[in-house]
Amino acid sequence: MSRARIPSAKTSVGGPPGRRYHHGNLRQALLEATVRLIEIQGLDQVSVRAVAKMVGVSPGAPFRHFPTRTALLTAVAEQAMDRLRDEIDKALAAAADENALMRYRALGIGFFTWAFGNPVHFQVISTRAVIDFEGSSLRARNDEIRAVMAGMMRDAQAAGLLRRGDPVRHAVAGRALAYGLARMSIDGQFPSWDVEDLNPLQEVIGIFDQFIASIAA
Amino acid sequence: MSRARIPSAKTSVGGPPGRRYHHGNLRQALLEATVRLIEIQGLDQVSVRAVAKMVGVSPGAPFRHFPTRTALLTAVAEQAMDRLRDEIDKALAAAADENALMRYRALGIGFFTWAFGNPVHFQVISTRAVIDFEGSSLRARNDEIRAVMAGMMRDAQAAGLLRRGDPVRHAVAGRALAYGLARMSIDGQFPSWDVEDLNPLQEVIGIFDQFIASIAA
DNA sequence: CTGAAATGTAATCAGCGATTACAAAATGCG
DNA sequence: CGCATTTTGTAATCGCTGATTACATTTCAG
Repeated sequence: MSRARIPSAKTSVGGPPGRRYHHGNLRQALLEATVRLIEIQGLDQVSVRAVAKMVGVSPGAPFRHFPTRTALLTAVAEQAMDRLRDEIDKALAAAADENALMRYRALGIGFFTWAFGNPVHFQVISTRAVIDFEGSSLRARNDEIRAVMAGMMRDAQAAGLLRRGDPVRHAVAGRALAYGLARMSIDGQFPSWDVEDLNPLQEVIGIFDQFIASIAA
Repeated sequence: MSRARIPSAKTSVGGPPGRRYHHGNLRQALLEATVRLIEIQGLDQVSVRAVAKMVGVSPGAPFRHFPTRTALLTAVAEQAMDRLRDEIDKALAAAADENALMRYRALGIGFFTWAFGNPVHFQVISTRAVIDFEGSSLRARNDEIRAVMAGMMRDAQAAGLLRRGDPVRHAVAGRALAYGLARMSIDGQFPSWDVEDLNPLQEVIGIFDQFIASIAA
């Protein structure tokens, strides 16, 4: 007698899961569910069990892919870093023909675009308490971006584009400004502002541009 | 026969607690133990039970003073805000005779002094996930400081001290810069820097001064 | 086809925040 | 002082969580 055969979906990601024993792509599904859950309930309310339930697997299943809850959230942060990197690459490619200071500006705007376009990812990556920043690739990749920014600022000085002051300090200041603006905005530190009905992203870019102008020759 | 009398310490805070049934000042002791525990084990490892154990009371005792764990940490944040306010008042008092821009600078330096002198408090107050920022006095007191900074910048412009640009934007930029620098430094974003053996506080003040100079007339 | 590896389930553990009933001490009032 | 009331801490307990283990199912290499 022939046994009923399940259609052996292998790595089919598209259609309805069909409730097989093996999920097929659980790791990625868990990451997406985590992000969605943070959106809905907030970062502190996210439990591994809730994520598992949303995906439709048993409470212990996620631990086959992530040894700890921290590892799960760190993986989300890694994805966040991927997207940031993509956004930065895109911004730099579009500004490839401009001078060093304008490329620094483009990189900053790429950062804002990413942070405001992926608020959950930005929140996770900037909340050290829930991820393993040092024990992952995050620190190295973060330092790499920082080095790129510092290099640009040095180039800008060498090209006579800066007014005065230490270029390394300018680079650090720009980075801190961008990080502070994004974080404060997401934390609701810009309630009404003074000008109303303004896109937060545009407003933040305006402030960043003012900074760029203040250091330009 | 005369009963042994416990010396009825009332509100003695000084000496060794002596293991009475009533602690005498449990609320404050819990707050201090929480800060100490965050120093030792990190913010995410702090549990109400651990705090209770460090103080030497039962696991349920803290809930007589703080309804939730969040309330406990929010109380720590309130203390942090008290200290920040003290530091700002001190800085402004010392700069009472200077112009608006220099008073803005003094306020910024007061913030840095506080953040670097009380890293745990700064960490708690800047980690929204663990405190109730909106449902406490923190939001109002935070907004008050922001309003003071914005007012100073407007005064600076009125006095012709600023080079150009929107003074509100300058105020926001300075605030974001200060917040970003403090946060990045505490998160270990300034590993070696380029100049070594430099006090982080002095370095950060240097960057802030560069910002002040860049907007000054 | 078959054994090994990968992946999910079920059951279970200790620790946590939080609640409740109870005990002890401090406090206010005659 | 004496005594009731309020405050403050204890003990026991609940549901939930992160994590581990033993076991079941599926996949896959040879």
